[in-house]
Amino acid sequence: MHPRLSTTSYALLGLLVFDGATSTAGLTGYELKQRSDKTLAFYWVSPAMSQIYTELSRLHREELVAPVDARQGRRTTRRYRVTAPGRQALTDWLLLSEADFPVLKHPVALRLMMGHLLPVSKTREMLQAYVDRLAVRHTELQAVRESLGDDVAYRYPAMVAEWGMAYYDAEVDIVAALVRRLDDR
Amino acid sequence: MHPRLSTTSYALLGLLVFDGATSTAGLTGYELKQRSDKTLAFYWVSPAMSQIYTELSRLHREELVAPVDARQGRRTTRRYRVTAPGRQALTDWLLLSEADFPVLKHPVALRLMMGHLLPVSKTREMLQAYVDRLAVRHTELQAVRESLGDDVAYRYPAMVAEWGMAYYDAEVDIVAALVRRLDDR
DNA sequence: TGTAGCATGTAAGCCGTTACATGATTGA
DNA sequence: TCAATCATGTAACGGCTTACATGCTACA
Repeated sequence: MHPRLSTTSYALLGLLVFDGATSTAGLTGYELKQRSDKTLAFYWVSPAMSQIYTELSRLHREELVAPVDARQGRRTTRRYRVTAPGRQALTDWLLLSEADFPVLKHPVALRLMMGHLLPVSKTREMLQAYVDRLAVRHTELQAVRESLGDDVAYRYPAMVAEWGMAYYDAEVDIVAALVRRLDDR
Repeated sequence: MHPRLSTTSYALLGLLVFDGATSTAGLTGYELKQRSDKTLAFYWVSPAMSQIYTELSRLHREELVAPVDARQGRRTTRRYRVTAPGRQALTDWLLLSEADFPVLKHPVALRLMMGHLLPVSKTREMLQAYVDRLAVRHTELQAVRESLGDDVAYRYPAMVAEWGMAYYDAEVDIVAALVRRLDDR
């Protein structure tokens, strides 16, 4: 069988499956990067362009995706579609392996842990800046959610987007409470 | 100045600073791993043992920590303490650099996105398993929180632990709502 | 006496990033 | 015509993991 792929590889494969459902001619590496910026970035990682191309080459080598080259004027673009074995490999992965517990890399929490090294004002500023960025992210995610509409085809991505928004809301509440605690003493 | 360290390096330095506050003779790599399993694991990453030793060597090379070798019977252990420059380097990092936005690697959300490839029952099981693991984590974190007590020296780590618990609570609520949505239709 | 835990490291290798390199197309 | 965006890759390297290697100590 396939030499086990990285989770990021499966994630990209997943994005390509969605594209197949909408029956276009596939995605270029560039387009795949744009999709992952709008989806994977919120609950996984959005790989660098160079990584996207590397993964696409690997998936092609494993015959899980098929490239279609097209000439558009003077330029040649390469669009990838998921193959039947690719779709199967993804389904097998979902079915036969367990989801790991999430890993959170939270520099704000990490720095808060060392709050005793700084004046309280600096810590408060950091938390406030984080709340501001959460608001920005929330807006971005809301735009993604709205772009998905109520189409059943995007039922699951819509759920994930709403999960993300609810998470951002919860973070804002929690951090607001922390700021209040920082102040009263 | 110091060639910029990784965030993980600063995180470990931070743990050693706490140890300094309680005026022991420092920590061994092994002990540092235990501490990071109980703290960093919840909002950063708990590095592998081998990585701990590598970071400790680096921090020593940069003279941000100082080792003290001790003979305990036939065995020689090496305990590390933060140096004054080490403490300063950590403070400078906190003061002079911005906290990045958190990165969440959430395999459950990732897999949920691809829910259309699986029977709903499988997705429900995955979410339920996640809720169960959240409860376990919550219990672990609660134990950590209680071990910190109300000592002002641990005020900030206590806040971080409570943040973590509140986050787990929020996740449970959100996922429970998702499961209900999965069911009614 | 044997096993779990304490303790310290090296080697190989994966995953991913940044930097570099190149060029076409669109639209102001 | 110039800048932004589309488009595709390679090279160097950092950070981290797993596997390997070694040995002491406490205690059941």
